[in-house]
Amino acid sequence: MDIVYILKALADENRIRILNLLKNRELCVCDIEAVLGIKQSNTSRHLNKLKVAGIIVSVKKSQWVYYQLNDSTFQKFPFLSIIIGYEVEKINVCKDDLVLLEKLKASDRCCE
Amino acid sequence: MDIVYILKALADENRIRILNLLKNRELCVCDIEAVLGIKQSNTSRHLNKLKVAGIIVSVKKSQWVYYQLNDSTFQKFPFLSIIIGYEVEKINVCKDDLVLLEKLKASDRCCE
DNA sequence: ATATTATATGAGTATAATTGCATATACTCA
DNA sequence: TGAGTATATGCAATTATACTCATATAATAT
Repeated sequence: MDIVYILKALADENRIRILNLLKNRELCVCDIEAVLGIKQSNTSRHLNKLKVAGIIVSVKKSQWVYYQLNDSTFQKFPFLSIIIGYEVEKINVCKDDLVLLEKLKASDRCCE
Repeated sequence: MDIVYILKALADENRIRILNLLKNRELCVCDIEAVLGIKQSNTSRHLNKLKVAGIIVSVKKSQWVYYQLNDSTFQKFPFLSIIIGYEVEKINVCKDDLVLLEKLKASDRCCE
């Protein structure tokens, strides 16, 4: 059951927060690490779990690895769009994360 | 995050199979146990996890406890209906389970 | 070349989830 | 009342997950 792996990947607060951040843009590991306030290695492992489940994909650009939502999986499983496009908007932490991400990106402190 | 508890409850093959069986009817523990081929105590615990997450409710009728989907939770989280009403139809085990359940119910071997 | 930055991963630990067995509780029926 | 059935739960074993620290790898910049 593919869907069980997808659900397992979704069933974690940090990973929901990550998918919320990736909703409309691609981000590198250090962006996500900074917003969530978790360790780099932990961030990398969460991203890997989402990637193995097929929910996100990664592209390496010079020293950074950019992660983004995997469109084809979102098309194959419409419930994903409902969770990431609608449910997360109800969650306070996720709203705060988006504000924090804007600040971070504006400040140019991360990546560059 | 309520949604994480719901997703954790969904992220298990046996529990997806259970929700598939409950889609259009209420069932008692022994019905589910028989179709899934798992132990009674295990069945009871899976049902409890779904119940604690608010996905199903239970009603006691004489010696049986009947479980059914919790309509209000399905209304609150529309993605649940997509998973249980549409995604499970693609899963072979789930299709087989429905056939098995019909046979079981026709044979009157389970419960009374 | 060397130092720096970004990312991934091995190893160890802590915590949580799943399962089975045995047993407790509750209800039914003779 | 006593036997049988349905369900829940305490306990123990096993397995899976999440997390941290330290280190490896790869790219960049000086």
